[in-house]
Amino acid sequence: MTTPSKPVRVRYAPSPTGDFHVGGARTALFNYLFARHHGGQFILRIEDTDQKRYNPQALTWLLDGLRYLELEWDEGPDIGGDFGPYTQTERLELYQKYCHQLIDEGHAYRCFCTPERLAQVRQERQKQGLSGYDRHCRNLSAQESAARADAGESFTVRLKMPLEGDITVTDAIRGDITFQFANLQDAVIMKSDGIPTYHLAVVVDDHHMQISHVIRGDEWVNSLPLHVYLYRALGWEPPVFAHMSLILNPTGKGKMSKREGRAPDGRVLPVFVRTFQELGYLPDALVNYMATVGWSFDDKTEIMTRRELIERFSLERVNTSPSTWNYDKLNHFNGLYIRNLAPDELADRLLPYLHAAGINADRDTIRRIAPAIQERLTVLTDAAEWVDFFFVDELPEFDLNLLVPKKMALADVPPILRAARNILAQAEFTHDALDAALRQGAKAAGLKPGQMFQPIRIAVCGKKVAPPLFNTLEVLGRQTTLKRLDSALARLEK
RNA sequence: GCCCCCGUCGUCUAGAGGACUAGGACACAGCCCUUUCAAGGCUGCGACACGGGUUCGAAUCCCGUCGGGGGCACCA
Repeated sequence: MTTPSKPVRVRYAPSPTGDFHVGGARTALFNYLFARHHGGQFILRIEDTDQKRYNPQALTWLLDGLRYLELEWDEGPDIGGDFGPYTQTERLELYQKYCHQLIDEGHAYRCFCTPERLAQVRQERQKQGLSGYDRHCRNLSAQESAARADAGESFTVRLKMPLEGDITVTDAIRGDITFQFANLQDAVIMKSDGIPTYHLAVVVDDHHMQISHVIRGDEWVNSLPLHVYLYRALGWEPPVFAHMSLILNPTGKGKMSKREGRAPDGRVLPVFVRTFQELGYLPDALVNYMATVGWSFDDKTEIMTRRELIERFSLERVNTSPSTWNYDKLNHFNGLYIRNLAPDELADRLLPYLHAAGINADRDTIRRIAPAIQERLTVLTDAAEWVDFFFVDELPEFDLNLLVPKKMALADVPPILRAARNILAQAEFTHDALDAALRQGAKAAGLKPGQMFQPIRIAVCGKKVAPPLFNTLEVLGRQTTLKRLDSALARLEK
């Protein structure tokens, strides 16, 4: 894309009503990438004009989520900026001012209809295949309107939309979109409590904050004519609009759920950024994956660093069709990113998750075992079950039958274990030495390597699926290893 | 019901009239490697929604049908 002539200023403007959803995160990401690509500003604005649905935790979830994803913003409610305040309820006077201006200039009118009447009208019109308001108050005289307002009658303010003709808006992603005014409503722009609706607030703020590009979800296309008309009525130049298609639910129908379901296998299907974090998705992996949902660079590149994403992002290559969230692919990305971590960094990242899982892990042990489990991890929380046995005094009781190698019987196990014990009592506890000694021992005992390794693994780890044996033994150390072998032998002798 | 958007493998996508025998990735299957589990390598399976046009030629342009999504609040 050619660099826009005006300075690029984009915003992510969520409403603090609930948890921070990946759909929103993706919108934030695309705005962020666009801003960084053009060397512009990424602004955070809180659209809290809905007092009823306000959720005090939402802002924390949002800010924490953006920080976790490392989508740093240049201006926002917490850090301020030259165009603040960045919370809409702190800007009410501004909206009032323009609302009055619109009424005075005949672009908007007071509507005294009660919610009851509106509900009734809506119902009646629905039967006729029409929707919305019947414009009952549209032609009240200025005098009557003012008088009733002065008398204290409750009212909302509606935009006086043209009754005929059409309006064409150019969307940077979709191209031209045309709407017939005849199909549009006289939308409420100011509620009876003096708080504007989204439509007025968004236009006023985007203009005052000098937003150059509005990149938002597809659910807003239908209010495009309303917004553009508002810009006209206010005498302002509208920003460039770009509507990105939504993310669809992997299970079932419709846009991606606001609730976290479960896969048929019982696995959690996260939809909140917080949950992705809790499960141990790496921010870079999530960001990379999210960028590929609805955007592509070329026909084969999908693994990209943040820097590359920024370099390569463009609105032109944003897809117009909705796409389904693919957990398998995200997991694949995450595994890839985990495998690319340096062992030290992996250890650092793993530690808090292990502690959260109740494992009394120390940095040094984790650092030593990290390379062995690295390629086995899909998400960071997977590590717990790979390493828990390193950090217990006594192994939880396991099924003794697990000790039995393929095509052998329980009675065959004690001699194998005793042979292993003899070897391990003397062997040097390093990966290669253990490898050599145990292989040789197996051969001497007339066993295949696996037939010797399996019982040792079970005796020492208490489970069938575990990190590679020699790494495990090396980290565990001779003392613990022998102790666990003895303990298994003791149980077998009972 | 009305309005808007969209329609390439199961999924994410490449493709902007001839370069398409339609490319890549995930998933799936098989094989190789292998001390469990992974990871990795190789191979395979698999799509232009349908019907009409336009054109010498259409996945690409137009129309219709069907399908999917979104919207029609004093919510955003």
